[in-house]
Amino acid sequence: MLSTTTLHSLPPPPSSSKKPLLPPLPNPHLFSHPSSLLLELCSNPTELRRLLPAVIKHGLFFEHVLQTKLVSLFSRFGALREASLVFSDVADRSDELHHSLLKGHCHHSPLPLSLSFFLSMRRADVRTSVHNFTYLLKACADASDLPRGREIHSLLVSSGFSSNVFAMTAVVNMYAKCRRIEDARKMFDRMPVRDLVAWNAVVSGYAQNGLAADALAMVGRMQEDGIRPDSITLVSALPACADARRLEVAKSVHAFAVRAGVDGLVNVSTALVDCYCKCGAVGTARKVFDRLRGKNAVSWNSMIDGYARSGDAEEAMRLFDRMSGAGVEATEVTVLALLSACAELGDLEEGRKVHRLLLSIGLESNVSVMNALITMYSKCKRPDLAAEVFDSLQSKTVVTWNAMISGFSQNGRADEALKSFYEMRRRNVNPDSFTFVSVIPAIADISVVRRAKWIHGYAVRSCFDRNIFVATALVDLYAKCGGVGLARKLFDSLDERHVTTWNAMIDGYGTHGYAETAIELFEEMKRSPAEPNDVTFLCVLSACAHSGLVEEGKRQFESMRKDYGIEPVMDHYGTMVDLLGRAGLLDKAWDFIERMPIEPGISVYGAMLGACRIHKNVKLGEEAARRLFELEPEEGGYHVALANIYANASMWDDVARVRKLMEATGLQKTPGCSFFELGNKVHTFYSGSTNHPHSKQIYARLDTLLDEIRAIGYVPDTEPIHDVESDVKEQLLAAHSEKLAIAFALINTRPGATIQIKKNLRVCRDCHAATKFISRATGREIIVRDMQRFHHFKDGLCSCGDYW
DNA sequence: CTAGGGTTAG
Repeated sequence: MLSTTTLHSLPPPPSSSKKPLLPPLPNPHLFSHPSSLLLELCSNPTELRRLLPAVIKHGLFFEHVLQTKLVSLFSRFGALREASLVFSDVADRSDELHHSLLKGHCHHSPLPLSLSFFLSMRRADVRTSVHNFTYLLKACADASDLPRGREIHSLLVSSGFSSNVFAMTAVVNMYAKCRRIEDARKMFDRMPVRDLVAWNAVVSGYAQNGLAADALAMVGRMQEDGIRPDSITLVSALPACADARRLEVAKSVHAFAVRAGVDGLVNVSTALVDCYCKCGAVGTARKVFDRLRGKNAVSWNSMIDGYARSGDAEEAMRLFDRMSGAGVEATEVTVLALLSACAELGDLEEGRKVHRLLLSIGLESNVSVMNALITMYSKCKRPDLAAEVFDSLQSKTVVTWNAMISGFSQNGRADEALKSFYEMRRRNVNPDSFTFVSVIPAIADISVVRRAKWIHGYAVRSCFDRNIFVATALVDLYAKCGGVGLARKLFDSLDERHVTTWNAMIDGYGTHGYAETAIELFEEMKRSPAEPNDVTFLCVLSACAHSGLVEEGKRQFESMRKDYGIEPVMDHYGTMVDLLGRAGLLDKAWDFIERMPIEPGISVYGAMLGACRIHKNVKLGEEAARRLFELEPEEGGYHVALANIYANASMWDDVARVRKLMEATGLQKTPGCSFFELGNKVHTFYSGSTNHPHSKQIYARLDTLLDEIRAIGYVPDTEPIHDVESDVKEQLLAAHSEKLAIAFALINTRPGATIQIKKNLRVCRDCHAATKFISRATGREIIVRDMQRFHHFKDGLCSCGDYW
């Protein structure tokens, strides 16, 4: 009372303001009426707070109906602090008052608070209503809190509500939301009566737990039970159709919706749009979308995302413009869809536009969006920009770290991927299965066995080693680190194998030159539940190419389309050209290129150029190089390869011409370098470099080593070098990075130990010959992984049979 | 206090 008087004596507000600061005190009549009309008219907690003094002034605060109304209204607005304050001021609290506050807590307070209030109610002997349970169960479902959900469930049973259809539907829903669909189903089966809503709960439960087939089966069962699906049934079932890519089912749901007259509802149509998109029928989705009146943000997002996923990023962007034009505001889902479109296309320009857009609508602290932004920049081959975003984020989740690690991995920045991984652990962020899948390829890229074993052990300790994605990455890792036998052991130990698992193992054998084993495994795969895909055939073909199995390769290429209906793409053609070309069938390879049904790309001409270099064919080499210069003008490697072809043919003028061209256009040859892991450190050797701290000893060991192998027949292969004296040629060859790495490895490992080297380019002919002699002279097994494959040198021979 | 089921993302 005092406070309102004070407020009335305040100076009047500025004349521009038409509204008085507070309305005059209302007629007490409006409060005393049981409906408490004036309170009901409030639309926010502030208005309600302003009325409080009036309620008190008119002495109505202790009116029971009013108290309950206040608690319920403060609760509705989420102002639980005020609701609780009013509640605690009430002397004689009715059951209704308790129920009202419990409802408020269930909708707005953290679950533990709601539950403890409920328990206090029971201690105060408040009569428990079945509604209390439905509210509490909903709160457990929303929080995905299984332990508390179970607790409520058991209280519900002991309170005698276990046959109540409302309560039991809420129980079913709670278990489904807590990802315990089997328990949900058990409870559903026990219900004595199941109405439409109960059926809908179990349908959506299956759908949301990824059990699409069960969800759809339940829609059938409810109809057999005489319950007709409603729009909510359809909206729950459609995501299941989408999940299972069941286009035919989607169409029948659509027809049902039309017959039931619910196809005009925005949520039904939107679910149809999404479902058609996911089933690959983007055109049909668009028709539904265009007919839809009153599109909301979800409708637009579904359609935009549909285009983004089908690879039509341009249409996704166009549609987004129309969405803005229609006055519908972009949401985080819009931005996520647009970012994934840009990532898919590698379209940096559009990606930057979306970046600006998301800043303009204030999504810069939305973690999901920022993670997608990191992925977008990574996919656009800009890990630097991704890292900029990453560094600017104050709050990072494990997904953020994964996105960054994966971004580095996929852009060949293995060192940074590993560094991020270490940093993540330093900050006590727990890795998940995605983290392992992101970091393992980086380790495979560096090819260091010690770290391979370390990450494997780490995965075992974190219990992710049986995760099929992690396990597949580990199989690939061991194969790439030279341990194809270890890879097979791991492969055999798995009880689940995806297509990719088989592919990794087949490819492992292929790159190690064990084509026959690769084919055998492929045959075994055909007998397994796994279906070979386009990548499987790529691995099989490349295994054939590495081992010179020309006829087998041709046969597999035919079988791919004939028996499996897989249309070859560019890389398959490239591998076929590689297969024919390496085998010296250059004319056949060229013929193959000319008969290709699609325009030949980089991988095709690249394979051709490589084959021409091996088999010294100037004419076709020039032709392939010419096409490559057009297709990828900024790549220097093709010029180097062409120069090598000319050098092999002693066409020195042409060598000089290509070199001049390279200088003029600023193209550079990638410097050759080799890696050797010693202890925890990876040592890098560049050709001719003396930068290594132990350079002197390395060159000294190399000198004696060359003497040793010359004594058993090594002759330096100086053919490709021409413009220097012959002793200088030999020096240049001797300082090739691979030889430096081997010399260093010989010094630093115990006699008889296997040496493993990784090289960034292909092994050169002279190094290949020299390494064979070194393996014999020193009695060492030497494993070299180059860009293309593995070479196992032992007793003067190489596993590639000099075919590479 | 008058209940329980529903559409887009990674």
